[in-house]
Amino acid sequence: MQIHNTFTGRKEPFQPLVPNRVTMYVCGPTVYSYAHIGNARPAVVFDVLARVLRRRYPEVVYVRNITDIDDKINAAAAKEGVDIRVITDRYAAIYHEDMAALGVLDPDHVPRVTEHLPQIVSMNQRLIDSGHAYAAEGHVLFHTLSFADYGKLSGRDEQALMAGARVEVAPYKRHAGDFVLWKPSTPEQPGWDSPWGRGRPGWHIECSAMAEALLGETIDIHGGGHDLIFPHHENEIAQSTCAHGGKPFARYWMHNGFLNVDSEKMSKSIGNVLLVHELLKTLPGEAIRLVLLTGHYRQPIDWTEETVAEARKKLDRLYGTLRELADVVPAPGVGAPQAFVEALEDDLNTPMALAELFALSHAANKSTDAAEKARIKAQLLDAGALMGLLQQEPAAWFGWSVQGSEQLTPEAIEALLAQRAEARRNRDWAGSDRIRDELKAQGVLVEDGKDGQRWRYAS
RNA sequence: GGCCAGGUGGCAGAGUGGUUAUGCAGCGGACUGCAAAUCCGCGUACGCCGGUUCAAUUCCGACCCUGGCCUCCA
Repeated sequence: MQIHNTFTGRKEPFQPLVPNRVTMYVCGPTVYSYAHIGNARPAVVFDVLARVLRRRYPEVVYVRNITDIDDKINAAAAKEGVDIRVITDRYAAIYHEDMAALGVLDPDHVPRVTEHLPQIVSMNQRLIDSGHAYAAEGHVLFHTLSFADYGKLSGRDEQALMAGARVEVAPYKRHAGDFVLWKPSTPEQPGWDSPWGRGRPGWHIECSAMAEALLGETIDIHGGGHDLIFPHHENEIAQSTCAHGGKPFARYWMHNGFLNVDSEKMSKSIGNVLLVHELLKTLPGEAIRLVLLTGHYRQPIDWTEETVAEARKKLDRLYGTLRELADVVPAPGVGAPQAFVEALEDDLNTPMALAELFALSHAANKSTDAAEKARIKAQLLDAGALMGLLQQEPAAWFGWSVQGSEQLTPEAIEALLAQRAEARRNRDWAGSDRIRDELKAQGVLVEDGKDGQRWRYAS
């Protein structure tokens, strides 16, 4: 397995610290609202990574946190006049549902910040005791000058960091680049007791504390969006390394690229934020997943009507092959082809893996040999499973329709097809074509095959 | 300004020092009552300028563009 490591800037052979056991931490969502399609990208990408790792290693421990303490959550709760727990439970549940609809399997652990306050406090205390952090005016701050490697992940030095000069300057900071580990809460704000008074954790310490609690001091893979490299992951490295007496924190850093919508960054001001929850009403989850895997995970993706339509067509093709193989029993003991696995194990090259999937589809479409078909079906299903694709019945894929749409029901379609079959028996081509046209006008495509008619909703 | 990614055929998108993925769209053919699906075939792309090399889209250098981060952000 090869992995591109952000820390070194190159592709490296992957070797877990402990043989046969891989530990992996991915930054999860802050649950103050619905997840947008960009939030879904790391969930899907690292889901594929977990699947690929599990195939090779007996034990993979995958942690993806839920951030349920945050000022945006406080704002949302205040707006609704409810406890933050109401907000975080609601959106965590929705996130879970939405990701499941995209075929994302549950990580092994989904820790919440509110469940790890003691660990956070403890880590802060250790950082203070070891001279890497200091308390001031109810805050605890990490002293970045105390960590020589600060800036190494993001490739910037103190000078460059300060050149930006957009960091908050506060009187209690010893150094402008110092960041908050703990901050005081007002009586109205959610807060937890600590040696430094009632307050809440800063924005970066939670991941360090939860990774330590669930995976230990040094983890194999740490993932997240490209934008988290600085400051979030830089700060995680500083916190964890210093809290662990200099032991390395994460051995491989992986970052997924951003997703743009119609070539623009999603933003509320442009009004182009696409929520997964909404998209799922008009698109099959699997198509959304495929859009996210069509390009390499480190490259940017542009979400457009075209890319979405193409993803659906690709799945039409693959499921079309599986539909032809409906009566074929997959050959036992046959798994994903070597080339497919190698593509995924080469830094998650999903485009190349997809090409292998199409090669299988093509071979099956051509084949007249029963044994070969059985083998290919087994390969397609197993390869699909590694990417989280092709796991539903072809009929379910082709029968998918928009919720609450005006489309004809399968029963109504079957009734019309029965009429058409009758017309065809009578060689009444005009009648047959009229029904086909009628159905097409209502978004139903009819095909005549060897085994009679079949239909699907147009996408 | 600093740091980091990119610029590939009509579109999407991999990859490679020489045999030019894959999907969609397009064109021709087979199959079909006609279609659709499928199959067969076709179109010879790698920002620009130099350099290295027998050979560069692939390596090196300059240049021009595009995007991201540097502040919460997947």
